Amino acid sequence: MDTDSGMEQGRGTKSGNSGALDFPRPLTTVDVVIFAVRDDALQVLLVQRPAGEGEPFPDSWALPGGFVDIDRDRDLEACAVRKLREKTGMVSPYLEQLGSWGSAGRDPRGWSATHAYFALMPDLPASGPGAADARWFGVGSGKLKIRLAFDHADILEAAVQRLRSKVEYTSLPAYLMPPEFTLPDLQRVYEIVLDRPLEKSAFRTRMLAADLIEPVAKMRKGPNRPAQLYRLKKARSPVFFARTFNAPG
Amino acid sequence: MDTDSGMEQGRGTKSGNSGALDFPRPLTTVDVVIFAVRDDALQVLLVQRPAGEGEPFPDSWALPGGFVDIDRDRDLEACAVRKLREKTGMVSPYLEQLGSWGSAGRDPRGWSATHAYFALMPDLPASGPGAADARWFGVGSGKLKIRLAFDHADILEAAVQRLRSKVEYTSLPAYLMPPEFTLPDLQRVYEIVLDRPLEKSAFRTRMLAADLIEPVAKMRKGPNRPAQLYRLKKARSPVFFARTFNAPG
DNA sequence: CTAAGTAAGTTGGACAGTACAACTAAGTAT
DNA sequence: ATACTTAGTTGTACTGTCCAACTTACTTAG
Repeated sequence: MDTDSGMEQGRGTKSGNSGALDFPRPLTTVDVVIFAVRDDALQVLLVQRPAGEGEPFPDSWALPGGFVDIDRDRDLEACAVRKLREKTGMVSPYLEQLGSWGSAGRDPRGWSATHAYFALMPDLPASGPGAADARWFGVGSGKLKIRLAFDHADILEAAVQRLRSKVEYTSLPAYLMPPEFTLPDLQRVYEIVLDRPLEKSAFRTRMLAADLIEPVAKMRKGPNRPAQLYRLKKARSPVFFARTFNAPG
Repeated sequence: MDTDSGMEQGRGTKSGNSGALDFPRPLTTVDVVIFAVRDDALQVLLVQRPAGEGEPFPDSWALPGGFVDIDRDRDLEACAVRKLREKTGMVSPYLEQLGSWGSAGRDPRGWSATHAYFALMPDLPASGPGAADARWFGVGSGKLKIRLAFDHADILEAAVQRLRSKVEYTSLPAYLMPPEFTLPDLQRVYEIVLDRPLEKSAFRTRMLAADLIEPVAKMRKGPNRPAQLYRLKKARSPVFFARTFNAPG
């Protein structure tokens, strides 16, 4: 009990009425895990770290991110949006805070804490990496092949886990879809993220009952029976279902 | 694209091979939302801020927390555990990261980011506030009556929401229970947190099927039929149920 | 000693939504 | 025309909740 919050959060010892804030501060960064479903697989956008002298993890791949700029970033989310736009040139239809990782050893430059976000992007033709040093990597059932900088492998693993877990009982994958899509398209995305087949009829019943999507007056043509096209109803936040998919079987 | 992560995360401009880390850093704190069910209500532990000169929000009530101490705290969770022990004298059976809040304006002393945790504590007789400046406050259906320091009202609201939401489909309330408890006790805690009655038989079926608790060879005596006492099976992490309670009806 | 009262715990039917599987529908390719 | 493929529907079995009535085990009042 030698340090209560009052003492720690600043007692005037030097600068009189402005509090003692002259102790060492951790480094503060924001990182973004950007997911998309591309080529029938869940993929994540990574950037290659610079090779400059004194750079930690030179040439390694890392999550897009960087230091909070207290002059430009109003808040953490604004900082995440900035990183996102810098790497993809778009604003994501879904951005959620994932958590924070902070410790003495995660960055060789000193005690640092990162605020991690995760974003879902549709697979638009135009949504290739907006930056030269960025690339999409598949995150299959297992881990990523390459070794990531910092503790970014942990962060990515947590993001995948969170995504999978939420997909079990929410409509999150809707944000991975292009503006118009069919129900089989949507089911396929669910199956890719969950890495598991789903029942067609239960899936359709649930999605249509969720009041989340609406049909557009068009069909997707193909080499077989055309499929109804749908779009997301506007301004819908994710829907939570009362059950998970595929209960014990 | 004038700042990619490489440039931001430190380009050597002054100190050669150690990177340019001499830009202003946000303040970094950790706050803990500590919940318990006491007196038939969900309560949260708050501490009163000191009244010293230059102190932000003097005398206001706030979540227990404070600056990360880069010498004492190995990582963020260790820092949260430290705050928790300082205020309650105990280690909590459940501690989960809630999220982070960071912005230019949340602390008058400058750009600051806090890492918020939430903890669940059993209502033990010995678990009164371990610090003189700490007190339990009820968080009923509505908001807290008092005004909290910083953006702690937002954080508390997020914590209550997260707790309620998780209680719908997990065994989290088990961590709010004393070492031995009855099924009606457990159901009562669920009902207090959810602020809604639950079905007795469905509740029992689900809890017993979850393989989460085990009976002890004792009964709770009372003015009527005695109830079987149970305890948590050891080393059980929270169980996720395939459905929420009380589906549409 | 019995009757009333209360809370613990059980039982069984109605219902909702999924699992599973077979079916129909609508297009293309041969 | 016929085979093939995918979209979409239908119907039965099953699981677990919802709801309500019931039994059990104890205390207290008369």
